Amino acid sequence: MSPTSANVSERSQEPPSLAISTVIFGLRPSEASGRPTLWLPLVRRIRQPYLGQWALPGGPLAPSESLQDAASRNLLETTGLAPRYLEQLYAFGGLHRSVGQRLVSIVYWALVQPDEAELTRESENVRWFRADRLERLAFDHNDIVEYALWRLRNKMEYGSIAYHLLGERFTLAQVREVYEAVLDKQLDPANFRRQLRATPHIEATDEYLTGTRHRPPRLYRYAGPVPDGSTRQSQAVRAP
Amino acid sequence: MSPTSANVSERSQEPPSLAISTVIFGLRPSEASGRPTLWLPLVRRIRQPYLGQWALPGGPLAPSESLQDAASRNLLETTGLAPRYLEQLYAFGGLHRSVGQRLVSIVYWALVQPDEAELTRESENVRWFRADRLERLAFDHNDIVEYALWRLRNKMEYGSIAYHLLGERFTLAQVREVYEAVLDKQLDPANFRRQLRATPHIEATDEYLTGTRHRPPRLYRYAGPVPDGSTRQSQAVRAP
DNA sequence: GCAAAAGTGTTCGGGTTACACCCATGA
DNA sequence: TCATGGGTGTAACCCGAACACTTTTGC
Repeated sequence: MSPTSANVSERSQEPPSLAISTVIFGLRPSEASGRPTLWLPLVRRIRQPYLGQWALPGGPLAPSESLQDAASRNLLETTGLAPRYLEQLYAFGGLHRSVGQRLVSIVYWALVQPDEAELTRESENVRWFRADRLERLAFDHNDIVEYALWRLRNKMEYGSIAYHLLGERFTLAQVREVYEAVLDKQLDPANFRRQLRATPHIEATDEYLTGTRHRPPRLYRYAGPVPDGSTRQSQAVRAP
Repeated sequence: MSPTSANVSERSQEPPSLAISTVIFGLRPSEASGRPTLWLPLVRRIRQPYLGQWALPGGPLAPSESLQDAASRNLLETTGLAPRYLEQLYAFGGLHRSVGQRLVSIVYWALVQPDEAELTRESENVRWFRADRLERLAFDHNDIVEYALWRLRNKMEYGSIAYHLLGERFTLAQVREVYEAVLDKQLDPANFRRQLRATPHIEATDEYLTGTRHRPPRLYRYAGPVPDGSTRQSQAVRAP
């Protein structure tokens, strides 16, 4: 008996079930241009509903863990990932986001650095996809990814967030490439570097990146805070 | 038998219960200065836990309603209020926010105009409180109100939001008073009015407010959008 | 030397801030 | 006429956009 065959009025009396999911963004070089682009890991559904379709990693909330802990644990179990940057995104609870059950999802979003992304346990059922070329996903997960992208872009126009997609050392041009990939627009290198140097928590190291066929750029380091479990502040509030 | 006497390991196996609550802000004149200040309606707990303490209006999520509908319905049932401005705030799910049960709350926040605020069914168990002088509330509701205040301030520094606290017609000085009350700082009247006039959706009417003992100020009208149920965008993203 | 990107200097213009000053009403 | 806020004008300042120019490497 498939879940959709359940009596509707009967089902509508059951309490809504609660799940925690996460949108994870990481950088990978585009196959075409080689420039960094946004990717995200998805897992294949191995049960109904949406059996066989790709979906955000997630799962139920265990009674003894916080929401953020549940997100972390589900992520680790399904993909092997343990992002340092993890924040709540939004709670989705529309009536028709799932078939056969009423489902409320509290969704988190995460950024992974290259060393973290390498920990992905890729398989037939776990794969990275380009964020801007997604097929049809399970549930309303296409909408959720779109919203997470909007949030990422919005937040990147402000704060100290791009570094959570880069490694420990980086050139200012690499940071600019991240901005250009995420915001999808060209930025003036000269002005961009001045702005970055003016922001706090960006420290110059005395190292340089060699091996390029031009003047070796200086390497920088991010020395700022990473949001912990209690960081609600970074959710913010700007008019559309 | 009180709820806290339940066996802990037994309780920890039950699924977390889900509730929807709302922080509602409205303006009332301060008793002392007469200037507008932020107030919010609270309801008294009439059952355990936290029996007798004041709490945010809220209740369970019915299986056949969306999250926002649940917020609206709970609000109407407990306080009589039906705010036009209603948005999701955050999902709170810490392990120890309630005693005797694991509770996850999806919290909304609302702004009411004076005509809406008048609909409050005040009683022994429903009352308005000054937002900046709250006593100890049930659950973690003090923290939630603080966060909602942070969001309100943050959002007000940006967008078209103050009008949702005022009536249909208002003077620019009234808008400035709202900003000053919420942000708790003085603003230059001359510059403030120029900024407002430059923002969209603010239309001058040909009416003037009379009865003051100085030059009659012009009345304005807000002609912009109000967030509907699907408005996720207004959640935004600015670094702390 | 040449190409290419790193890195610096300078100008321009729009927007915010500070503050002087005039206007229209009630009493 | 005076007090009080409404409303206008203006100069200083700040900051980002645009872009010319110098520097340092690989080839």
